[in-house]
Amino acid sequence: MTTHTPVGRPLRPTGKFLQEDSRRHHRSLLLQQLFREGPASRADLSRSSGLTRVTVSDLVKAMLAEGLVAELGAPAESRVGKPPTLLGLSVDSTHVIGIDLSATDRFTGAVLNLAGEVQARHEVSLDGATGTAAVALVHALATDLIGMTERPVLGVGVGSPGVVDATGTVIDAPNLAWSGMPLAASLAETLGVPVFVANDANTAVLGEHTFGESGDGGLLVLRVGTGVGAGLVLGGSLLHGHLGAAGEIGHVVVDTEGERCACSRVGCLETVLAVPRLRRRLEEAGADAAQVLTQAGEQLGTALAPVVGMLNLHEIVLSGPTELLDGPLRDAADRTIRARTMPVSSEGLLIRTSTLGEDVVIVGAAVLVLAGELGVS
Amino acid sequence: MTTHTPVGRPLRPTGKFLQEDSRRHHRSLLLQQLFREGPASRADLSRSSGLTRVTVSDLVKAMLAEGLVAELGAPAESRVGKPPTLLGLSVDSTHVIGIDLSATDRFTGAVLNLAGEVQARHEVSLDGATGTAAVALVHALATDLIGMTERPVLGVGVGSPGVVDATGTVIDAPNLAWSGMPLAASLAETLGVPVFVANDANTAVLGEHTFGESGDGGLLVLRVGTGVGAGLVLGGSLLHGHLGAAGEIGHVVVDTEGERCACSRVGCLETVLAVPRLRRRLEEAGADAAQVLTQAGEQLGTALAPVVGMLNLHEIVLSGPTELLDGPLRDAADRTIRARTMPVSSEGLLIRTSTLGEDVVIVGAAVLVLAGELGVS
DNA sequence: GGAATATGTAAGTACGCTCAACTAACTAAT
DNA sequence: ATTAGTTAGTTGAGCGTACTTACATATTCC
Repeated sequence: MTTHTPVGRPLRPTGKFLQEDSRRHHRSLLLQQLFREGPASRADLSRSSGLTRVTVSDLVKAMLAEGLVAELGAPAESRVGKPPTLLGLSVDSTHVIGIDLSATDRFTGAVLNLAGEVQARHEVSLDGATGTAAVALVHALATDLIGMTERPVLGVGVGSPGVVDATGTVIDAPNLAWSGMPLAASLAETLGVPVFVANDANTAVLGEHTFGESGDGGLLVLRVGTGVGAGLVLGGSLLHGHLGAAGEIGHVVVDTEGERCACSRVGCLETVLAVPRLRRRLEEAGADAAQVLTQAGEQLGTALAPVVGMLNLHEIVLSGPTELLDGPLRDAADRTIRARTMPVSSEGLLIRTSTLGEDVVIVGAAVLVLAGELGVS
Repeated sequence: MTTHTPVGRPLRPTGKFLQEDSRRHHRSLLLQQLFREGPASRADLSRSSGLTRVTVSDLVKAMLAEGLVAELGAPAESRVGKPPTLLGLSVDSTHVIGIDLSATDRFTGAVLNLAGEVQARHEVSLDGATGTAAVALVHALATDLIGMTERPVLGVGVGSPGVVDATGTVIDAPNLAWSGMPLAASLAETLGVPVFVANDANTAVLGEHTFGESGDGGLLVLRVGTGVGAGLVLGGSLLHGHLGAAGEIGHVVVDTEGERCACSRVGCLETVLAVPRLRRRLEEAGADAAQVLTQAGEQLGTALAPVVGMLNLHEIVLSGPTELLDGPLRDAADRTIRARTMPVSSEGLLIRTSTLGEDVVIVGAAVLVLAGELGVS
């Protein structure tokens, strides 16, 4: 569940509940059940949602008419009483577009079904484009992707670098020379479908939360690439922060005697952890590679320990080149965090690498759409 | 808005919305408006809530009957059209009990009205009581306080040390020798009114959020006393954390070469910042007092910088002895945080000391009740 | 004094859900 | 084979909530 504002549909400014909202909420409840737990009968849905069988039947009737769910017949094994009719999410009834703008050299995207499975991929080369030229590339990529599916498109999700506000305006993305760029609004107008834009680390955490193997507690995804950023899901919803700048951990100083950073400070986490720096340092170290990774992990752990103590996180996922992250670095980070926090903070904590790999951002962008349009995540 | 479970009334396990919920929600919307912005007419409420005047009239009628709001007549200045009838919250229609268990030597409490104003105080001396003896003291204190007001009591809120779960059970509070103590349930049974229990730092942040001069972004309250703990309000609601242990920053290591802590680790934030340690170190330092405070502030800043970067907080409030916190210490923390985070993280950030003083926990405990019972905060 | 403007109420309507009662389809016991 | 018991899903009446429409009321502006 995100609090992102869908662009391309009217939004209610107040907190009032109409009956209509109630119905949409209950519909989401049923969809969520089918989405997470797989096929179920109307009676099952009634039990899990707390709604009466009558109401469930009515909601299901509407969703059957839409084609969003389908009847799958009776289950194999049979028990006492009339056998139920199983209902399942029609994962190909509509498709979703997910787009990742976080790579430095190209924009990638995919068509996904409602189960988050990639149906088709496409990408455009950036060739140094910035500003409106880069926006044009996003438009082209999105249009191409929509053309690649026969199915109706539920919406388009975009994971962009930089700070993105809740309306899908990119406040500031230095690499693309975007500043106050209303990306969601402009895409929605061109494409005629709902568009959601969020920071790439934020979409990554959504992807991991929904399609990774994660639990229900607080989840932090740390994206390690050219830069370092993080996304947080707390209490089931994405954290935005006061100015939409939550997760900006890359330029937190971790070593006052470290290297100078592009941001003009000394010893930012990025100077320790960003892939180019880490690779260079590994080369320099030669045989002492493990040592370098361990040290980086310790510094990461030092930066994360206060966050872990403060938020009582359940899971930290490292997303980036596995050969760098999934060894001494992760172990050192894990060890450091546990050494620096109370047992009550760290004992429920799991630190692992991403299960979604390269696609985290794309999949997460799709989740943005699923959550916004169907209330599913 | 907290997600605390009121004890003393049935709770709905599912996420379904009844019409009843809708009505309660809209009622809260109106109360919230009156609570935060002061008197308003039915027409004003209609505009701010988005509900029709008809619906507002109906809801107001019910609240008038309950005595929760009152008609205040027409406003002084008049404009075109029929003059409105102002409505105001009847801040003394019911009273609320707030209790603070965080002091080491006594339990304090107060009767407050709906505006959070203290009407009467009472306290009991702890005299080393722990376990069930301490629970008995809480019961006695609560009973006494309820007896001190003529008004009906909306509920009882308690700020307890230790880790408290969402049902008001104290999971672990070493100083009181409580472990898995169902405080809210036991109080609710004895007192016959709704009871809410939360960690003292959590109630403090609620108090500061609702009755302090704070904005709407993320708020962190750091309680500095015998120990050090924090509470967080993000997106308008209290953060609990995976196991209800959010805010446990006191035993995060900030100085690996520091003093040994009671928790067996070395250099926890508490060893630097807890009042007894700080006082002792100030005595030892003599004339170099400012130096000691500056250093403590720097270490605090070092611990908080990653949190600020990660959460993009709007406000950090230091709560504790002002003579220690509100000078070189705060300045150093402020400076250190800004030096160690990006401008985008820190420029919207305000670091200040508490405006509520000693009463933060008591007032926050009352907010727990207001939020839970009236949906107001 | 009449037009314009704004507040608040009354009556009727739409919608979403519930309850109670039903039909349908199966298993288990006699 | 018959009957009882169980579970699934549907039907129709009713209730609660908020909406729309229409109106009474009270004031300012001209």
